[in-house]
Amino acid sequence: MINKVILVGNVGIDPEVRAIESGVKVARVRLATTERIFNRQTNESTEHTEWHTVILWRGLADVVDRFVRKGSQLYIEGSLRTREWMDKENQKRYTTEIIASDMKLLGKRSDNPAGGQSAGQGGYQPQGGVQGGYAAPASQAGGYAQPAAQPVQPAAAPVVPPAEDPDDLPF
Amino acid sequence: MINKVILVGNVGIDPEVRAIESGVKVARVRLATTERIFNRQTNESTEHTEWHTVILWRGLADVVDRFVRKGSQLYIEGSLRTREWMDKENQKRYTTEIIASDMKLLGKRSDNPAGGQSAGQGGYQPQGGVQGGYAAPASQAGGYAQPAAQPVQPAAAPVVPPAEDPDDLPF
Amino acid sequence: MINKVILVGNVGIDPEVRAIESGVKVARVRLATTERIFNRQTNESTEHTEWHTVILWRGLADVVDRFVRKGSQLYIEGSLRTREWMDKENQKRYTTEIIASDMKLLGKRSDNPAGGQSAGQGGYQPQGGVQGGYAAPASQAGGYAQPAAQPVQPAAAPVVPPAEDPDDLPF
Amino acid sequence: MINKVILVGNVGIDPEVRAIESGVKVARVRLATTERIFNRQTNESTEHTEWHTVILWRGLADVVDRFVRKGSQLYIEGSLRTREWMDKENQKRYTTEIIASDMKLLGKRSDNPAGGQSAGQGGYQPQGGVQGGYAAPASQAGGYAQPAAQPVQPAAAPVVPPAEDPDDLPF
DNA sequence: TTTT
DNA sequence: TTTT
Repeated sequence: MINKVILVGNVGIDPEVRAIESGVKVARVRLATTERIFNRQTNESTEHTEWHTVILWRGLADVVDRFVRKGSQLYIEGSLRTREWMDKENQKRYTTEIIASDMKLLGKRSDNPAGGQSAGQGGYQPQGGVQGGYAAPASQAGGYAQPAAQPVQPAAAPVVPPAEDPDDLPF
Repeated sequence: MINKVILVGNVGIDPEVRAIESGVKVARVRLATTERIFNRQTNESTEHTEWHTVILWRGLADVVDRFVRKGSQLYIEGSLRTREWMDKENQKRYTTEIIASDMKLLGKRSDNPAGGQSAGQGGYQPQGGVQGGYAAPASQAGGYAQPAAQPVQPAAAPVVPPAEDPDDLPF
Repeated sequence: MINKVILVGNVGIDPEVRAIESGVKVARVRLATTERIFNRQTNESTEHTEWHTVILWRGLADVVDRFVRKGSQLYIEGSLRTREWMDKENQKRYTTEIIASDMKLLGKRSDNPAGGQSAGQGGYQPQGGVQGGYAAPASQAGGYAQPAAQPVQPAAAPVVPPAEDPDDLPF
Repeated sequence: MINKVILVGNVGIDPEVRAIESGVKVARVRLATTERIFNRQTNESTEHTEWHTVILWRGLADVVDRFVRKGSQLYIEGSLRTREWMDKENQKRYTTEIIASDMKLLGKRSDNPAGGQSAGQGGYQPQGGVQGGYAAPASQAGGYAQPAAQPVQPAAAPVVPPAEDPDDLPF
């Protein structure tokens, strides 16, 4: 019914961005979330790093392609999906991934490893996340063919756009 | 950048559902979230109930209209919005509301006060939430004119629909 | 940095509840989240069910033991953890689980399969979730030895208890 | 039952940090969340900024005091609370605030306005959030009297610390 | 494999 | 009142 994941962490390695046959773009990001764990018994503090595999489609994959690099700090919202696959010994294996529905680049523009070279071409927009989903027109999703020349697409529709003036509720 | 609210609670009074001039439907729901607070000093347990005003547009308002009543248990996802208005003394006042982007009816079908009478007319679908937003075709949003005769619309697009087969990632 | 999962779904099979050598209780719950997916191209609606493995420790495991059964509807909050293990062929395998930090029983008391028989013994408390973590006194966590005779423990500390009167902020 | 807010945004003005009579520290932060709204009808993109008032107690207030300034980018998790108060005309007014249960400083160390001067004194720890609640020993919460000389306290207990080895589940 |  |  509800299957929601929220992550804030750092990218461990430069993302992989590909296109499937239909031309739709997809990205794979390895994200680390590190937490400090304080053991009350021993009064010691240890650290645990959890590694997540995040899959991003279409517009989100495009933003990954342009702006996300090893070290980038990201906010990710998505859902869990466990895929079944066959290994070389023909045995069933399972992999759990996060399918992203929203992504934001965190920190200042200058923090971003990819921020520099794309200036003046649409540029870096850490505040302008792009939401995935069918809402995005196909023309935006297929933008992988002309990567940096076009401006960054406007973000997808807001969460719940009021039909008219939000300050004009009939209550 | 991220403005997200998640609530699970009970509806305090039958919702108000209206349409604005354009015909777009909007609902207002008062939702209670009760938490048990345990005071470690006194070893006493008290209860606090927080009341939230949730605004739901279009398809979500329609589901409220059909299935939500006083006592309904709901999952709400949305964002905070503080509106400014003028009181009778012409003084600025502020009201904070949650603009819903997703809603789910919780519990069993038989729990729902409105579940009974609408059976056979499209019916109760506690598992099928409807997401708000521009993604919903206008024809669905304007469904308030012919309320119960049409089937419950299929839920809005999933969070991030892969372009093709989710099990056929190029990685 | 942030590793958060929120699930609302139904339990697929009666939970397993065990104790490890130290006597600490732990539960394993299989939870289904079903979503309706609407394909805009084909105008068809399909359904996808995702299965999650949720691990609950101490007080939460105790509540699972008493009140959660196949069919129960739950709210779960937790974090992702991927464990490494060796299969029979001595090959590395990975399993991703959700370590719960909060759980709530949803729906009405009468919805709950375990609600009936435990009445008068501490009883069902769908509104009183128990939060995990070291915050819970050991005496509560170890309560598995005297299961149903003691009352349900008061919920763990609230999220952020103000030191004094919440209505007496110095701002 | 569940009353949860998640925010990522920028601080609009230097926080106010006070102590109440008991000596407990409390902070008030004004946080902006800006979203880009794309109007599909007009094909125009506008921006909306929502301002939130976040209240942080004890250890979290202490971290605010040391590291948060106008411009800081923050992750906030908390719950909604609407307070009632009397204005000068003795009329009831309502104010909705977010009571924080977790906070993280986002971006790189060097992004943080307060990062510079406190180096070598316990210093900036953007990765080490501090969670609120009674779980924090009073000695940490009352640290406002000796502000910068003591090291930043270790973060509060992790979400759900397994009793023993997380890799030694009995399932 | 990131970050502090 | 922030940020882009």
